[in-house]
Amino acid sequence: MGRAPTETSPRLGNHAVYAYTIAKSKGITGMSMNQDTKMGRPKQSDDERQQKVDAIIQSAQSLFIAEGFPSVSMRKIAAKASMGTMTLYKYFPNKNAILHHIWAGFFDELFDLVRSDVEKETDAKSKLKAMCMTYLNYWVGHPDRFRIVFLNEDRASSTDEFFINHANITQEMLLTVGPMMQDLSKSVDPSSMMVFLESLMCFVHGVALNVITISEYPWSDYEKYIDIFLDSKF
Amino acid sequence: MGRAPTETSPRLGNHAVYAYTIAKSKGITGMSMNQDTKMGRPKQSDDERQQKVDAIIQSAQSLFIAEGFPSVSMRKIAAKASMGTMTLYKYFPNKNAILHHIWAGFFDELFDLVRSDVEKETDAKSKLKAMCMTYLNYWVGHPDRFRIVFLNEDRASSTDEFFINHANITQEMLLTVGPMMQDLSKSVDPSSMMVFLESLMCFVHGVALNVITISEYPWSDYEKYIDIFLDSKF
DNA sequence: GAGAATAAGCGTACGCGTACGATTTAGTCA
DNA sequence: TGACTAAATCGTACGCGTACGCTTATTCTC
Repeated sequence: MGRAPTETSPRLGNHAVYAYTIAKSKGITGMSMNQDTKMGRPKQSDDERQQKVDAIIQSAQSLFIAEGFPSVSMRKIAAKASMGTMTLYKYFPNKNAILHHIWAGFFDELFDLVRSDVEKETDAKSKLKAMCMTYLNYWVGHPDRFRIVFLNEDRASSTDEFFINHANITQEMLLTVGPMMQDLSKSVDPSSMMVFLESLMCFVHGVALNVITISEYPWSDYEKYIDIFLDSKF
Repeated sequence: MGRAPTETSPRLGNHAVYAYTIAKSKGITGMSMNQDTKMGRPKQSDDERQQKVDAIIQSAQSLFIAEGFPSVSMRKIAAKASMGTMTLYKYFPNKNAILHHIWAGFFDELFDLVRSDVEKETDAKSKLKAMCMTYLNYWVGHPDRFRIVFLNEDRASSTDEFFINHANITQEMLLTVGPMMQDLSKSVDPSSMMVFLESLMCFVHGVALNVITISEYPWSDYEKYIDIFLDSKF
């Protein structure tokens, strides 16, 4: 693969790549050149690359906003961005990598909701419950978005270079919630609180998953499920 | 749609359909005929239909076993069953309806494991924990299967006529687990135990979902999550 | 300039799920 | 028998994601 040499450190300059190129051409032509010169067409600058990346993301997002999710196809994104379809793959490893940028917006929206609802409560338990309810209401109210975000086969996400991914959002979420629980954190050590928050997060995602994807089953009001979970700790 | 009249009661005979046909031909031709005669090619018998259905499922399953999940495509199933691709759609509304029959096998396998592991334990809490661990180990050990079962867009599943679906399996699971908890059920009323089991199920699915799809995040050992949940009730 | 080298861009092709509508088949009726 | 009819079958076509490899652009060295 042509891109392989740059994948490990895309923002750290290309010395290693150039050195390799030079060594190779030395071996063939027997001539020497200094480290700053390189043969062939130079790579586009980070700015240039970023501009293209932004254009692609903007096209995807405007398509999503204007015509809904089903319209976000690689061919349509490319057409909107005035480039060949396969050019997208120069900048993103696959469709999911582009989608990440769309659903990052969902999380912004969601976290704003959560924060504002949580602020209305005073004690830790009420805050946690408010958080869970707002979070669940959002996903159950937007099941299509839940599917986009969580029910996507994105095995390749760990190999892409983009900074927004599930793990970061998980972390952001836990960090957002953590400070809400000062009164709790006084009595519990941080690491076991983290485990608690993680399990709470699993729980909330599980409720959403079940309610959304197993819609034929007569689930109880999910507030009851939350109460069961939270009553364990409070 | 041609199939619409039979969709509501596929196994209950076709009187309504025939009556409609007769009335229509009366109106046009002015002739009378008894209720048992019908024009045009007769529908295949339930047996004939079931034979085709079985052939399709067998093809899908043998493909899955022999070549793995990626080989289970409509074209390949049809080729294996020696019929045109679109003929499959006479018997199944979409690919997912065929897939249901494949992953029903996963649940058989899984429930056997769960039952045998649970039997080794004596008290309710140990049984529940064993169940959770076995269940989670299975899905985390077969993430591809988890994706097939839970991360499929099967909006149409509620319209298909097949008896195996998420809801049934959910119910089966709860009924399987219920009897394991005799000692608990003495002290708790059945309806709130159901709510507890449902929330436990959400929790377990959520752990699997998070661990499998958000694999970049450094999740703790999920045994800890289970302990947190179960410690609430015991 | 000519030519080599390399990055960027994209045309073509494959297999996918499935909508649509034409064709074939299997019966009854005159 | 042959016309009629409805069920069963499936050929064709569309848009999809994307693998592969060719074309084009931009820089170098000579």
